[in-house]
Amino acid sequence: MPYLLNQAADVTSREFEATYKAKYGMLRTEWRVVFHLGRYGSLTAKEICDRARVHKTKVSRAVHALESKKFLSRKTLPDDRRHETLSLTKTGSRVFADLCEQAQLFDAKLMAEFSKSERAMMRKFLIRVAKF
Amino acid sequence: MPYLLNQAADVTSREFEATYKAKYGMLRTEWRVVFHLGRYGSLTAKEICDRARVHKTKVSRAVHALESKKFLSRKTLPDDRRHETLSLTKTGSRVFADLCEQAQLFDAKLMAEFSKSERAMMRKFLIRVAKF
DNA sequence: ACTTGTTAGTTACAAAAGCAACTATTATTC
DNA sequence: GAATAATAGTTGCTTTTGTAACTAACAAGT
Repeated sequence: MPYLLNQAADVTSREFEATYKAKYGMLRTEWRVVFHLGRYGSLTAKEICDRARVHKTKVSRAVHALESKKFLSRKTLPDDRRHETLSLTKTGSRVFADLCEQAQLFDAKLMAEFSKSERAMMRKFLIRVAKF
Repeated sequence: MPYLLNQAADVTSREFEATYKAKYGMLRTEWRVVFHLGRYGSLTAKEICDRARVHKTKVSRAVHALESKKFLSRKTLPDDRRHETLSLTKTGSRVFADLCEQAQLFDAKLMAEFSKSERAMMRKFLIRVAKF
């Protein structure tokens, strides 16, 4: 089962990876960070680590890359100067919107051959396995 | 969906990875090669690449590593000296058997909370998505 | 207030993956 | 049958990831 999951994950993400790589020169982790910020609003790096289950060094590097691309900005919190909130810039939001749309299209295409109930079951299953 | 698949794949394979890493110092690709050889008998490196969807350099390196661990042996085919058939040694077979058992246990544990029909559906779904 | 511990994030170094060029062997085509 | 193309596998170099040690800021206990 892990093997099947890996294969499926690989096949599906490779394809979409090509999109954001070609369009914005983004890496997988960078897209994940953008996605989380776009979806959940401003977050700290730590929160992204926890939600996305990505190691903090990966997030740290992705944040630097995205910052230099002007896709996000950070602001140190005055009440605890260890934290910094990350938020998408206008450019970043546009990128997010664009890629989100692409992702949706991709997802729809992928799921087209399955019934509504199958899709629901799948989702439930994966969420359970992924321990969300 | 790709996101969910990735998370699920990650969670499940990390755990099992620890097993073969600790027991035999094997890397993910190495386990995959052993698995394919154990499951389908002797194969060439190319066949493993295609079946397991792994790049040939990764397979090449995994084969070297496994060879130096005496888990597999290779034999150049006389009729086409470009190919070499890979097969598990006795040690390799034992390793495969052991890890297979572990994998089965792990799988059973993972799937325990799902009904038979759910499992069957999942399997079907993943196979379809992974384009097998 | 000062040691001790924790938490957020970074950096440096090591391991692994990806990519492109290479060798050696066989197939093809003119 | 020589030239060209194709295939299996390897090697070297670059990029990405993983790990562990580090800095900086805060928290708690004594």
